Amino acid sequence: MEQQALQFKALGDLTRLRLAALLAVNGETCVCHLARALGEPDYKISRHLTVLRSAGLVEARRQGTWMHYRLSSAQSDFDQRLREFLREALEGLPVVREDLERMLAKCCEVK
Amino acid sequence: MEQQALQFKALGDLTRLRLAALLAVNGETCVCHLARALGEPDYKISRHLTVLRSAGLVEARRQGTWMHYRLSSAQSDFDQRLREFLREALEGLPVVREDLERMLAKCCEVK
DNA sequence: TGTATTTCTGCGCAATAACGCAGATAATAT
DNA sequence: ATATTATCTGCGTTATTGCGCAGAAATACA
Repeated sequence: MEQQALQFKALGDLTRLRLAALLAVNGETCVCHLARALGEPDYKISRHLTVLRSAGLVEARRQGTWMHYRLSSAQSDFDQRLREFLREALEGLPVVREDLERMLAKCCEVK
Repeated sequence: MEQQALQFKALGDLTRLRLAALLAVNGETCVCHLARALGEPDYKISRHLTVLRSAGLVEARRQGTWMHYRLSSAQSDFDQRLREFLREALEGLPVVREDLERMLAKCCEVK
């Protein structure tokens, strides 16, 4: 049960909860998009993603210079339920919708 | 969304998660039974229950010298889903079953 | 090689959290 | 009033956490 407490703890920070929500709703996303969505510096996002990864909630894939993060696949009944809960309970929250909008806007922006 | 992060944070501690699980599965329970179930001193249980209460997860009712705690009623869609998740995802965990057994055993013990 | 981009990390600081002990508070009964 | 049981709280200590800054890795490409 220590593992489950760790996962709750990892989600018990606003920045990390927003990140988890974005990944749950949007699927695999790279660090720079997450950073722009939240309006936070990349090193902060990176650190928080490390915490989520240590808790077994997300996993990463490198593609060139980019790191793409996604919710990791469920390893247990608890994991499965948690992922469903994250998607269903968080996608309607205003903050999440705003983060998502900000991310998509930046995505289609000409540099 | 700060509120939701607070709730995750409150559950992100093994002692508090065990308490929440007991309350989710067993319903209203007094502090001394919770303390015996977890094998922890009452002041520790009391402090952790205060944290759960600040996060809006539990509420208390006094009956004589006893304080009975229970999961508080859901105030939002998020709350509703969280309570379902707690009950369904935690009741099968070995630690929770052991805590529950220890609590029931003590309950029927002659002093 | 050198340069640009993305992502990560070492460090120090400030704030927070968990703990145990001892004592306080609340309700009940004698 | 005193005693008893249940619960909570103030305090000091130690451990953990989150942050920003600066710079380090890793990758791509001229």
